[in-house]
Amino acid sequence: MEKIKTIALELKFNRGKLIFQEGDKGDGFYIVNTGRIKVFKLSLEGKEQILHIYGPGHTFGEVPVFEGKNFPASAMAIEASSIIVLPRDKFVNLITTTPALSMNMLADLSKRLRDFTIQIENLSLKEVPSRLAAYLLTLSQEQKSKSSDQGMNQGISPTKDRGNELKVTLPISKAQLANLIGTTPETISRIFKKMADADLIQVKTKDIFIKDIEGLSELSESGRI
Amino acid sequence: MEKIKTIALELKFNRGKLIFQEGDKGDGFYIVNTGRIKVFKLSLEGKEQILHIYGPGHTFGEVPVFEGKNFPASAMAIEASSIIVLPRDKFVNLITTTPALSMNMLADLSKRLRDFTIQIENLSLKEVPSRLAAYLLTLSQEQKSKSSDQGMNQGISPTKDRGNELKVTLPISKAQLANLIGTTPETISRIFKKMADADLIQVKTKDIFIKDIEGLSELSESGRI
DNA sequence: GTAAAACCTTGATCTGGATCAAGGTACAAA
DNA sequence: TTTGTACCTTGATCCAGATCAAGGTTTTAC
Repeated sequence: MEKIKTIALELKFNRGKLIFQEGDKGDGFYIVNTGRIKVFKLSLEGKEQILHIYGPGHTFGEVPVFEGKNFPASAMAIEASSIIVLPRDKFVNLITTTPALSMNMLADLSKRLRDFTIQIENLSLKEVPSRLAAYLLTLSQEQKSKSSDQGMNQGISPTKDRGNELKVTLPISKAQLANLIGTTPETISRIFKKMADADLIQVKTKDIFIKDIEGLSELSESGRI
Repeated sequence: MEKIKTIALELKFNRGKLIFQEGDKGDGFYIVNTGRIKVFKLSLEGKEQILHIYGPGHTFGEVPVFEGKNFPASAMAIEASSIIVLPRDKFVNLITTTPALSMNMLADLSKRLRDFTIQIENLSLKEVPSRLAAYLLTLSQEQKSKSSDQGMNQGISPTKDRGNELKVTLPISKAQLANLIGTTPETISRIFKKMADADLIQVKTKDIFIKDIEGLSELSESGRI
């Protein structure tokens, strides 16, 4: 990391600004410093599928660096963000002279392959209610693990309330959530309602109170609601 | 490759034999020597989604090696196959002492990420006719590039016939093709028929004659049939 | 604090493709 | 050749979720 900082470049992007676009030449390797970005694909009709949402510490845009081709997807800031960019040649140089770094990189790409594997499974083998349940569970895991190194709950850490109720806060709009799990806002809305009717959750704008984590977990694996 | 052979192990699998299963501990790194294998996920109800089909020269099963976790999917021989296995520790050793190899590995994983990106785009932004058209086009590319280093056409090389007609041969059953593009055999059958009615192709068992590569390409990008 | 803009919900309708069911084809083994 | 087995096609029906439409809520910006 220290080495990285000496050759890096910081860029700022406002909410909604494109960082790069599918087809652009891959000019380097990106790290989220602050803010949040989405990596996504657009269809000709304008439908969007989000591939990743990344926050501070995550890297992205490395595929073209190793492969020598163009970006396979686009990236956009979904809130005001500061992004660190390492120019391609400097980064390749760093990697080849630091074996530990290349092992880290291999592990990182492998993790991403695993995540894609799960995303493909979700899209093709599971129905929307299961995907949504799985997303809520993942989110509660993520927010739990972050609650230690992050001071107050600015709505980002899950907090255990009355008994074993668990609060998670959606980090993105419901419309974006729809694009992430491969459905529409209308369907998200309807399924949240069904989940609430089944006493699995309670929705209050961006805060979701998980009332039955067991039931949600069942739903994510197989069930119909 | 020479180095690899001294530490490798050859295994034989008959058609239909499992090579490893989702959740198994990743014990090493696999290379297809001869034959053909599929990497896939199964839902609880038994529905299958194929993630990759690999032939001679392809590697697979490396994700858990770098990540230290279990296989995210299963692998099965779809014809009698010979597979080379490198035990995990020996492979890691080889990688760390051979910088060029790790760069190759990074490029390989990156390519796979790109492929998954396309697969996710197909599953979520395109309809079945487009996916099928795209598959036929990919196949014709693959078979074209192989026709040079492969003698006679055993039904694996595309051959230009009368005018600009192009023949491709399905390397897998139509049922497997359905699992690969995320649909059912019935739907494959119906769409092949529609494509034939539209004079895009002509189907004769496993041989597909592409009669209108332009039209097929249009269909793969946007169209309705 | 208020207005405009973005986002969300709910209802009605539509449709791509899954599922179910019943023959038909083709290849492999004896 | 025959016959068994795996694979494929075609038709009828069904359904999850998309789309269209209209109103409601929340956030942002001045």
